[in-house]
Amino acid sequence: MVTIESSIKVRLVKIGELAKLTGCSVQSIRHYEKEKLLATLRRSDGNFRLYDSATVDQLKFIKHCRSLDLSLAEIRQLIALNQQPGMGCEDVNRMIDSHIEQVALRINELQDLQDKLMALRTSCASQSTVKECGILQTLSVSRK
Amino acid sequence: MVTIESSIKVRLVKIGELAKLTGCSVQSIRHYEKEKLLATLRRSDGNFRLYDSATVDQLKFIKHCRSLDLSLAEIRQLIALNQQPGMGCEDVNRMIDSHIEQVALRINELQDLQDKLMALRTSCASQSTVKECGILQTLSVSRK
DNA sequence: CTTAAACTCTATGGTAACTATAGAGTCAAG
DNA sequence: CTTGACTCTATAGTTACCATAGAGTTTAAG
Repeated sequence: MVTIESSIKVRLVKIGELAKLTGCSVQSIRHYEKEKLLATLRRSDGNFRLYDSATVDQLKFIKHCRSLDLSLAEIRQLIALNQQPGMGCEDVNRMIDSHIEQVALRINELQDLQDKLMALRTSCASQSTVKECGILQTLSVSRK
Repeated sequence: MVTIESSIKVRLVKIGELAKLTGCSVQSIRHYEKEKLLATLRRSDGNFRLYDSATVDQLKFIKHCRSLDLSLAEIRQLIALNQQPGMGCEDVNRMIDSHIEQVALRINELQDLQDKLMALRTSCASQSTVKECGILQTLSVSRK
């Protein structure tokens, strides 16, 4: 009897190449492993991490999620859900919806902030001295 | 000869009252002190921090700056500038301008993110299973 | 075969602006 | 004089990494 592992030759890469293939840094990969988002398939005799092509895809998935600013905790959840193919995916939808909401909130906050900063900026003419600076004066007055 | 300090009675408050007066947390105040943004006027016999009303104003200034998301380093700079009343205030203007730019950049980033999240969200109908979930499928495909 | 460069390993400290906690001391009222 | 509220310092935790040290591994060249 021959095991799949011994009969099929799989190309394994070290962490540096995995990093290049995915555009992640080596440290990120080790960090994802520590955070249980990514498993190391096996180690070389010298204890180097070795990965197969499935791992490359998993890491790309993680990277895609990160580019959408999903937290590592959320990504961990998505990976877990992904392993329950038969279940409903309402949880996935809920997560994304809530994320959209968070981002919308943050955009609004920043927009308010932007308005305040612009108003503040108009309070000082460039040629002024620190003593007369409208910005510093405004900042010294507490807001209602 | 009588010093000003001994002849005029100043109302001094402890850190808890300073916190109430300004809406800052006690820990924040201690943190600002460690970061050299705020000095403690003096200590009680029992080593409690004591503050006067000028400190209340300084802390309000800091709080106002923080509400505009200025970093502690930037605030430290503003405080230093404030102590050079005769100098031009171009540096103040520059700082605020650069801050406005940063915020604008961040808003744009978040807006892009929002668009991507919305697109992602439409890829899954709520009644689907994990296996068929368009969101998970989309996330599994690396972006161009 | 040996050596040197390039790579990898683990462990640790740093980032920003705090929050939360522990364990000890101080103060004010009853 | 005791109890509760307050304060003190020091330390760990938050998030997603990056940077570094010091040691070991691999590989290509000589």
